[in-house]
Amino acid sequence: MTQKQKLPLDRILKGDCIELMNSLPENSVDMIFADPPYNMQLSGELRRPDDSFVDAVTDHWDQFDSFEAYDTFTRAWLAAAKRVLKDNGTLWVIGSYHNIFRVGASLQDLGYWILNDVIWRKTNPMPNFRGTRFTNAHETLIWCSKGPEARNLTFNYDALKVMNDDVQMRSDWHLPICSGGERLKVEGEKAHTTQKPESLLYRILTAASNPGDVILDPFFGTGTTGAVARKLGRHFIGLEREEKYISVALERIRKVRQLPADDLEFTRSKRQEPRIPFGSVVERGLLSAGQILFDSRKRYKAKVRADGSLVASDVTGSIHKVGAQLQGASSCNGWTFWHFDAEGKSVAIDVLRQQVRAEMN
Amino acid sequence: MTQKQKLPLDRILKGDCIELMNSLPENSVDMIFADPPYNMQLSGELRRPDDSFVDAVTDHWDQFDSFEAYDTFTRAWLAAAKRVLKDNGTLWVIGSYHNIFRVGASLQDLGYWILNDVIWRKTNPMPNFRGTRFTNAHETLIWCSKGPEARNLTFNYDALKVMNDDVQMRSDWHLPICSGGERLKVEGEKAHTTQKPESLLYRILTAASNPGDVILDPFFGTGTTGAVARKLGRHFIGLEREEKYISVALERIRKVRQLPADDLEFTRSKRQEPRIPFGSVVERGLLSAGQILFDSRKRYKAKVRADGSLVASDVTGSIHKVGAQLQGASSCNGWTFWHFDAEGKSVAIDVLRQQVRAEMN
DNA sequence: TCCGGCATTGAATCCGGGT
DNA sequence: AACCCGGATTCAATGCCGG
Repeated sequence: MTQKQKLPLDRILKGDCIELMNSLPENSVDMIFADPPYNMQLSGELRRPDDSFVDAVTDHWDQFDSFEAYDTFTRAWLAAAKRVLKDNGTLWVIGSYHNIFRVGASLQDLGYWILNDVIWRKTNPMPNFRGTRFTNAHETLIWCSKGPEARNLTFNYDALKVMNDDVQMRSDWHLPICSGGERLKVEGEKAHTTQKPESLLYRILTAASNPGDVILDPFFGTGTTGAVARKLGRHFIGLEREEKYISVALERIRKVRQLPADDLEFTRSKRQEPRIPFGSVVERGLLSAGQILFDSRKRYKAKVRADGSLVASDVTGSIHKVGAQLQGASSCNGWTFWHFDAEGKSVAIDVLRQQVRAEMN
Repeated sequence: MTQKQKLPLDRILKGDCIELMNSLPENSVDMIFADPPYNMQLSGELRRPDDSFVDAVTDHWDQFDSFEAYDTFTRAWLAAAKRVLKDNGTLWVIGSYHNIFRVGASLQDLGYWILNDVIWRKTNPMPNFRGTRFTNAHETLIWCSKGPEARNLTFNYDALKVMNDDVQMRSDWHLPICSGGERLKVEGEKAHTTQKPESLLYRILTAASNPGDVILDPFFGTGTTGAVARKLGRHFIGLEREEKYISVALERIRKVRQLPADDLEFTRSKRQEPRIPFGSVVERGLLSAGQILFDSRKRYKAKVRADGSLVASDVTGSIHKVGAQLQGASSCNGWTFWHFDAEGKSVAIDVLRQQVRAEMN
């Protein structure tokens, strides 16, 4: 039984998220999305980690107490989340100015490493009715890894670039709030006060997870994370205390159909493709020893040797190293730098690599 | 000698900002803008895809040994800032994800009250050259008062609305970075690695200060705050440790001309306009006692009394209170709720208030 | 004088696998 | 753990130069 099979995949667990996370195996989930309580000032109430109420705030000490209580709660769930997250996994947290600064500082204190803060710009925020502030038109997300040394994080850079008209995706996202038919209702009332739009989760899961990955949401609510995960062919684990949210979420997710596998395919990065040594191009006879290569502007040239190294005037080495040295650059991608003559046309040797890759499939 | 006259207006003080702030009189400045070190933690060098070198911020003043050291520094200057700030003054801090969460949490711990977080969306940010993150395309500003009880804060709501094509100004601002002719140079090199654009300060000062106000900047650098303050007819006090920045700032500000007073007149927020009691409308004869007022749909009516109160069936009180009680609402803006008959047409009494205001100028 | 092309630059926590 | 090395990776604005 693999680690993944031990997980309660695609289920909602009822209870306290800290206890539930501690009951899951460590280093087991690929990504966490968390939409924790935003804090007291708005709701007028704050619960301690043991679920007791903090008394009304009437003086400075009480106020300090309540921030402290919120911090204690925050650090507890962040620590539990770090334990269940894989070493190459990432965590997303969303919040507003009421709580996000405390969450961010706690993250850093616990050793998490911030990768980006992302701004969700609302296309249709609620105006400031009294004209005393700027329209509160955004919320903040923090995206982080388990530490500065974490490697092999999932970030589908090229998929997002394509989504964004072939320009690198920025840290500010312009998306509508959850309303209309998407907004879940129970007897005419909204089922959850802070339901997030599916478009937001769609972008997060596309960016930072792959099909088949396990996504944990410790504040599951009415299950936006689960619905989008299912649609995108990811597994989810939802943690939620309130039965009323769980029942709505179950019903909601039941209706979701996973997109056809074909449609789940996305633009992969070159980094993920198998490495082809230049030597194998020579080995297979796609280029022969003695052949002359040159750069696109024909300023430099070099000769191919039998072992797949190049020789230029006074330099010898790999296609990359020779390219770099000739240009006086610190590095060089030899595959795109060097060209050969094919029926009068200058062609980058990268096409030969693609040929080898094609033969390997 | 007034408190304001005791201040070193329109000057730059050289030295440690905490000591200097402690030497200023308490409750004396109207607004503070702070651009503290971000405590960026860089490792190694970064090159663009074209192999050119990225000249990053490696200044000694941005280096701290630990988060704890940074927090200690942050709390110290925030506490000193709170002392010199007037009780109705506000503080702005700018930062990136490296430091802003720590700053925000410290602010809250010290009793500051966050009014908004504002996102500066850069039109032309530096891209992520390695394709490993989202473009870091924004910075975060926190705007806060000295506490939740602070009153009479300066917020020029209508000026910003006009600036924003008559739509309420949002919490996300789209502005270019400082470049081109605006970027200060010394012998061809940038004078300061983190010079902020004047447009950013322009908007901040327009929003949260008035002509004649005193603006303190404890991390003055090359003086963007001072230059914009002077242009907009505000006073500045700059604190700066490094002589090399001070000399550049002095020269820069010397060249700035204040805008003509006429151009400084902006649409003043209604909130700040002199309050007009309904009684003065009666007093001036714009309405006379005994006159009948009604709401736009003529469901309710009330009679004006000599003292400016209204009488309805069984309610007596201000135009606001009577309007609210008749509707069974908790509040009501009497100025727009109540109408009178002017030559057969129904007109809101607010036009009378505007008439009074016009006469007062 | 204008236009097109090329170079420069900006608060950056910017790779991964193998030896 | 430190080093080595293959090879993947950029957007908007400004300014300079040549035609």
